[in-house]
Amino acid sequence: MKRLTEFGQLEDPSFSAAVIDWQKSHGRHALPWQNTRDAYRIWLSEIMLQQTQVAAVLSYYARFLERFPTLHDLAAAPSEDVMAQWSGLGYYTRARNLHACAKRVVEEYGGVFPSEPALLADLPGIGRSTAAAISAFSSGTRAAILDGNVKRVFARVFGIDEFPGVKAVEEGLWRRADALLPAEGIEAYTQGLMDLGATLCTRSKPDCARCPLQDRCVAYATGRTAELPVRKPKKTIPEKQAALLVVIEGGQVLLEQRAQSGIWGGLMSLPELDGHAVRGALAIDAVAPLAGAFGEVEAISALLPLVHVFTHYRLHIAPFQVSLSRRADLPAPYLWWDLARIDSAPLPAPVKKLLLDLSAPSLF
DNA sequence: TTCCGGGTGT
DNA sequence: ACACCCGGAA
Repeated sequence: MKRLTEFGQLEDPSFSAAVIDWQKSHGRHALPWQNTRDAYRIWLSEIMLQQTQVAAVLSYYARFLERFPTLHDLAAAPSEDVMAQWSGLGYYTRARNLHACAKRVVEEYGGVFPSEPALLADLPGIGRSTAAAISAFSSGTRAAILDGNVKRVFARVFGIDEFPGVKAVEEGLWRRADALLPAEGIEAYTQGLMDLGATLCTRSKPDCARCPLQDRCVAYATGRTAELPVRKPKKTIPEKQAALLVVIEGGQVLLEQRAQSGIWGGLMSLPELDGHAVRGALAIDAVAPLAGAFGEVEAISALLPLVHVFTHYRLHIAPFQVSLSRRADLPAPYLWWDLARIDSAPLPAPVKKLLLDLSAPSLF
C-alpha cells in the first residue's frame, strides 16, 4: 500500500519489495563484479558499464584485472598501459578519468575508496549515480542510482511523459529514486533496478509479461511502453535571416555568382545581405549601402518576406526591390541576366520562385 | 541513417 | 542548457 507522508506521496515500500524479490529469483547473480565488497573491482565495473553493455565489458574487465590486480597497480601504471587495456571499449575519457581517480584514491585516501557517495562523486569519472552504485555495492550505503536504465523503468512505471533530460523532470526522477529506496537490501534493490532495465524493461520490445512491476506500470496499463520514455526532442533548428536585393534595370536583373562552398554553393543568386530580415524603413536603411554599390538608386521597396527551410536551419528571407536610374560598372561575381530567360538561370528554387512571381503577374 | 547515453567542459 | 565522446542497436 502506498503511504502518504508529509514529504510527498512518493514512498511505496511495495515497489522496492517487488524489485528485490524479482532480483533474488530472476536477476543476475554471477557477474564477475558481483558477490564482492571490493570497491576497486566494483568501481572498475561501474566505470566500464557506463555507456557500455555487460556483454562488451566482460572480456575487458577480466583482462584489465589481470594486468592491474589492485588499485595500487593501476595507480602506479604508466598511462599508455591503461589506455592500451582500454583500447576498443570507446569513450576514452573514461580511461583517463579511471587512471586519475586511482591516483587520487591512493594519494588522498591511502588507497581505500571512501564509502560516502558525496566523496566518491567528487572523484574523476564518478557522478552521482555511479557514486551511489559503488557505495551501495561496496558498503551497503542506502543511496539512489539513476542511470539510463532506471530512468526508462521510472518513466514507464510512473507514466512520465516529459523528456527526462529536462532539468526539472530529472530532479523529479531523483526525488522518486530517493523516496523509493528500501529500508533494507539496498544491494539487491540497486542490482534489481539495473537488471530490470537491462533484461526486461528494454528500450524496444520490453518483456512486460515477466515484469514484477507490470501491475503498477502506467505505460503497460495504457499501452504506451513504446512511447515512454519520451525521446529527446530534436534540437530546434536555428533561425537565420538574410536580405535579398532584386535589382532590376532595363529588363535585366542583377545576379551574383555564389561561392562553391556553403549554402547554395556554385549557384547564382540575388545579392545578399546576411542578418537582415526585418521589414520597414530600418531595413531599407540597412540595405541602402549595398544597393548604392550597384548604381544610382531611384527607390527601394520591401517585398513580401518568405521562409526557406533547410535540414539544418530556417532562413527568413526579406526581399527588397531596387530600381536604378543608372547602372554602376560591376565586376564579377555580379552579372546582369535577362528577366525574359530567368527560367534558365541556375538559381535556388526559392529565389527563382521569387523572381518568377515578380515578373509573371506583371500585367502590362 | 538515427537514436541513445554518464560525466565533463563550455 | 547544451555539445561532445564513440560504439551498439534499431
